[in-house]
Amino acid sequence: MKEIVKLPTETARDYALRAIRENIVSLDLEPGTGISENEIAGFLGVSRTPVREAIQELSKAAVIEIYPQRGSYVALIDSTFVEEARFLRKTLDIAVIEEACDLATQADIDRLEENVALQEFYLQSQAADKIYLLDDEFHKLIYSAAKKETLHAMRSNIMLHFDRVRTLSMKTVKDTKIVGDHRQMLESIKNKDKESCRQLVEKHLSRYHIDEAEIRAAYPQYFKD
Amino acid sequence: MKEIVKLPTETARDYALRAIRENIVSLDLEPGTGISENEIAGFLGVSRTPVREAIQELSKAAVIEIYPQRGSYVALIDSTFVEEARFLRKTLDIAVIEEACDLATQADIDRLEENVALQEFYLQSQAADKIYLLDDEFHKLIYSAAKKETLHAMRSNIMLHFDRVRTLSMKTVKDTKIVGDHRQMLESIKNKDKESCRQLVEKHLSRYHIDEAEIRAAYPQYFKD
DNA sequence: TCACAGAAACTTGTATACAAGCTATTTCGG
DNA sequence: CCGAAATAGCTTGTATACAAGTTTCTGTGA
Repeated sequence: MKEIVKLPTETARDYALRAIRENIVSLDLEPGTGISENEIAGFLGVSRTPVREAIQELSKAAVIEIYPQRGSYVALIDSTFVEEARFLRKTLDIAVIEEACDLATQADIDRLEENVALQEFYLQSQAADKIYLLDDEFHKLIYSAAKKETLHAMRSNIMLHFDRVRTLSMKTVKDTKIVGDHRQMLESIKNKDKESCRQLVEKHLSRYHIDEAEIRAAYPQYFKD
Repeated sequence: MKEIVKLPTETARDYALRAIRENIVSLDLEPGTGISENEIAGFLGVSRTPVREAIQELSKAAVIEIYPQRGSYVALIDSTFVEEARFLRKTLDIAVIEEACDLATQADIDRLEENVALQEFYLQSQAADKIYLLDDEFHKLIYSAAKKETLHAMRSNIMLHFDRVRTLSMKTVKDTKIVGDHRQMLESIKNKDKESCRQLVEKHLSRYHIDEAEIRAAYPQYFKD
């Protein structure tokens, strides 16, 4: 488990949640790893209570499995959840981006422009981690433009399963085309071209649909079944 | 707050979550009500810890608002959230029922048949509360047939906002047509008729789209803005 | 060496004590 | 009588103690 610095403003509970979550997505906490509330509490420098609350929440998202009186484990990557995440994106992302075509204000467009410009900048700098964060932010901005912030928060949880696969795929394949996808999506939103948006989202998703068998072969111990 | 009996199998945490949730949906805990962890813990006969964890989770779904060191309140009904819930249903429910057309097994069909039969039975008995539960179960069975159980769990949380409006609308309007809708949906699934499914879900949703202004006029103190 | 019993060391679940902060009342001074 | 400051009583946030149960190790006996 890698160290995450605690922000001065956040509560111990939010800190624990953020730290554990990032470690799971980055695979520093490997799938299948046993985790202990006491151990993590000691590592983060807080008590068991906030750590426990964070673990409870992540167990709701099914990325942590709790066996009472026996132990808790980082869930193995389950193709079922990954597929459900992909299904959600395929339906909800499309519906939301179409809504954004109707509702996006100039301020929304400006924020998206700035985000994509930064992505294009960091693409040249080879700063993959920066692009990763900007990617998340990009999709969040679209949900925000469509006035669907709550749905985005909901989406985030199940996306954890998808994000772990994304981390693995980035270790093997470096896909620079996603920034281009984002640029095209932004242009389509500006043109209020819903059909183009729909096609772009589907193409965008297909990029992550890398041969799962390949990743599974490289990291079999991370997968369920 | 009405009393909910604790099941012998469930943990104190699950009991607290279920009890508070049901009280919020039934409006026995009225929107805007101040709630205290200590008070609820005493009422339920458990300690603050499990009650606190339950409240934390409900605050994630935005049906409880927590103001640190000041107090927690049952959130007022916010049209924004209700609309997002409706939007989610309109997109996700349709996509899932179409998937169910392809994937439903005979066992899935049988379970749906039994459920709808019970709805039709209780419709004659005027047992609105039974139908309410069967309604939830019906939609859950469809998600199950489509192998999208995780998405259903996710859907449940944001549906809390929708469910409170449903409770209010049932106090004013008695809508017996929903059972007929369910019967038609089931037949369309059996016929694998996706287009019919889509139309039925949209019609089904429009039934709940009762003049919100009417409900708001009857219970203005429950609404935000 | 092997089998089994028992204790010790873990796990999570729950209860309680304490800390920090906000609110409202109460009390004292003018 | 009015106002301001102190205070008591609430809130949630966090830490810790205890309970119940599982696993693992250890020692003892055959």
